[in-house]
Amino acid sequence: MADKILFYPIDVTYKIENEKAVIYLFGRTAEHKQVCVIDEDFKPYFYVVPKKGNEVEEKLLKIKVEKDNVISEVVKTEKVKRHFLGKDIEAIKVFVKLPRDVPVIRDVVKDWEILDNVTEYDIRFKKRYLIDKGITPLQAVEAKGDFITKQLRVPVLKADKIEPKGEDVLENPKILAFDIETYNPNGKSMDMENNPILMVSFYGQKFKKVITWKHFKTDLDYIEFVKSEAELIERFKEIVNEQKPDIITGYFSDEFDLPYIQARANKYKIKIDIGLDFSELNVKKSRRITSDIIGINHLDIFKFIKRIMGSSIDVSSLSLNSVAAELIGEKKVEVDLENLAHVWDKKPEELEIYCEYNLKDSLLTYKLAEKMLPNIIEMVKIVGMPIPEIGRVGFSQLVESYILKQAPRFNELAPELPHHRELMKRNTQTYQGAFVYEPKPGLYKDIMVFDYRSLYPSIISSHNLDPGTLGCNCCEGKKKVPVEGKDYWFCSKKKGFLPALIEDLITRRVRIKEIMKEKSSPLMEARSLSLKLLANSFYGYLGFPMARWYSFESARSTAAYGRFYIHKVIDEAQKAGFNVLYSDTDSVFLSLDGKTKKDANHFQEKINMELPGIMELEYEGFYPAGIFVSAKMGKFGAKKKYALLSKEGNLKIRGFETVRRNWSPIAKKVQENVLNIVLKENKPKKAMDYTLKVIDELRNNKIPLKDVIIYTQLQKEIDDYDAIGPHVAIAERMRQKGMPVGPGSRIEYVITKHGTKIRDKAKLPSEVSQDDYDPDYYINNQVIPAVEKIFEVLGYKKEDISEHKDQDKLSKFF
DNA sequence: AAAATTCGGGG
DNA sequence: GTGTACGAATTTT
Repeated sequence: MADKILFYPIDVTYKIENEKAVIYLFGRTAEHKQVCVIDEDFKPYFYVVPKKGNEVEEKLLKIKVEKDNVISEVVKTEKVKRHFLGKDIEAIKVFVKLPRDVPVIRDVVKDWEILDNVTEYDIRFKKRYLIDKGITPLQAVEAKGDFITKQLRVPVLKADKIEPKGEDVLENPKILAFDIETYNPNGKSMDMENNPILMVSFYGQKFKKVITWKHFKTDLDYIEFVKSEAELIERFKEIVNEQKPDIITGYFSDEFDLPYIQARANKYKIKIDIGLDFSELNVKKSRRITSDIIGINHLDIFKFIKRIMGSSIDVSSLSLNSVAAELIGEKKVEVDLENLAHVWDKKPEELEIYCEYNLKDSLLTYKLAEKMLPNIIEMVKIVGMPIPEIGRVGFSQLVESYILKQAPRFNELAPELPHHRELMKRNTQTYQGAFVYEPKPGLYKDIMVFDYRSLYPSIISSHNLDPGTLGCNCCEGKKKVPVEGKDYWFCSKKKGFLPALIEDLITRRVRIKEIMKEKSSPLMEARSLSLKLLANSFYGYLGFPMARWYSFESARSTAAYGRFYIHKVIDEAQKAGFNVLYSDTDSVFLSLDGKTKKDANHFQEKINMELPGIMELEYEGFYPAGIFVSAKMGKFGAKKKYALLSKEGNLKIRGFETVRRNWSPIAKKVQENVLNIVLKENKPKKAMDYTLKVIDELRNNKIPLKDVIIYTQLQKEIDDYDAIGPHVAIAERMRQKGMPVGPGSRIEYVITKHGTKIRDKAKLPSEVSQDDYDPDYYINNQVIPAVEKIFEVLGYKKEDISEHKDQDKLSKFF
């Protein structure tokens, strides 16, 4: 008797069993029980496109490659009709036995003269399965088959039939947040090899716990004591196994918590075998680290927020503290973390507060994941990527995943990923980008801002820009793209594949916006945001060298049309008598100059009447005052650097860099204080006085040495550096002195008066005394750069800060 | 201007 | 592993 279940897949993987590729779909049933559905009937394949008139199937079937006693061969071929970059073609599906045979066979045929193209050999097997079966992670799937016995942590159904079932999404996935605290006497620099994990916390819907291995008196019942770090790690595993989360989440856990746990477990030869198939936590180190668990979605909520939400939330830093404050209105427990190592060693009776801190971090992480869940789910639904990937990949890959998912619906064949040669070629291709109107530096009143709604997506859609519509025969000589010196045209008869997809995104979003006018919800907001982000990423995708559907001409033409349309607004605004202050890509800043808001709105309406298709110029806002600042060296206005004062009295500041950690504490401190005085108290003079006071103290070497120490982290072996920066020179000196230095070491140095190059002026803090540091360097290269942009906004010049040593001369500026 | 390097998040 | 992947800012040359 076969069983039938409805379930929601969470994680997909495959294994080779008995010389067969077996797909594993881990998920929850409609009854919220964990399950794994396996499918043994999916065959790997790729496509070849024969040149016209060539019969290639027989030849393909003869291929046999033997390597290391493994034989790869073609199992089956199948003629199919497909679209490919605007053409109707006949392709051949080439089936092989195992996924690993695909690249082997592809290697054999890649240079065959009788083929026009070989493609889709580079789509990962998991992805191939999801695309072909029409399965979207988290969305309902019906499977028929029999439950069988298998060595897994969950029941297994071997499917005979498997198909998506409606738009339904997994309700209430079980989220478990966790966080570790580590022994860390050296502040920011971390040493997984030598410093143990001191505590780990969990937070779930009805679950909270902190585990630590040093005993102290406490009444907090969620604290659990174990005897050693090794036991703590064992408990970590047990708890994950008991809790059975669908999603395990942490803040930067991809690159910190999970790799740390793994590194410490290695020390004790403990296997983190928490996968639902008993496989180990998989920490992969490439440029960025990823940590995955089979059957459980590991969600690094920091990465998701940074990538996907980054542009739509307004925080100065993406630390857990500020993000949580902004999104859920809660902050971390306030505690001196620098002191944890000391307390751990010397005053364990004071550890309780650190446990509370540890738990709160998990709680905040949990709440963030919960809050972001609609956004995460919507993105998963649209692009068809599983949760862990969503936050890790760039927008280009989100776009590509979406395109690949949609391809079967349009019967489109995917182009191959570019290889080395092609990639090099693409990397050299450049074209003129967006238009930026350089502002005249200064203070302005009554500013109206307009911008094009989704300028690039609407251009791609309205002008049908696509690699497959480029240079068609039917439209030759008709409508040309405004690219100087080039003869580009795109088909105006047949809708391109990518424009069709963009249009889909746009119309879906318009529909949602309509519904939202009646009644909004976090889900609607999330859906709308995902659709918008994706549509907005298409332009970047077209010009992204790694893209399958890369199209230099389409990207270039998009930018060209963009310039055309923004120039139209600028020109007409000037003709109508407005003063155009600034413009960047898709927005225009006008000062009213005696005209009224009504005039401006009228102007906007006139523009909109003349625009084609779905293009629209929108009203962004009105600002009573605003300042555009000058570029670094002065005479021209800087691009993308301005500050606006909103009607509500908030400052909207764009383009001012925030101070990074390799600045001296004094520079950070001054910038922070100046920002506070200026933004919160609105007292420029006070800020200036304060800055001048600090500069004066610097000049007289009165600022304590600890405030002029600069910290930089060494990224690689000292000898591997080509460019010797100050920190490299210092690292070298430390090595000569017999101090331990290597990648990851925190290098501290002070810039002194002696020497010419910065690297010669750098000295170890222990080698210098109060009078040695170089006031000029700290004034001109640290403090002034940290605040000059801010003061420029307020109407000061750099010279106002640096050249007037006594404060009397400054009074004239007020 | 181009090439090299670092930071961010995490303690 | 169905050859893979950060992105922006900053400093040095």
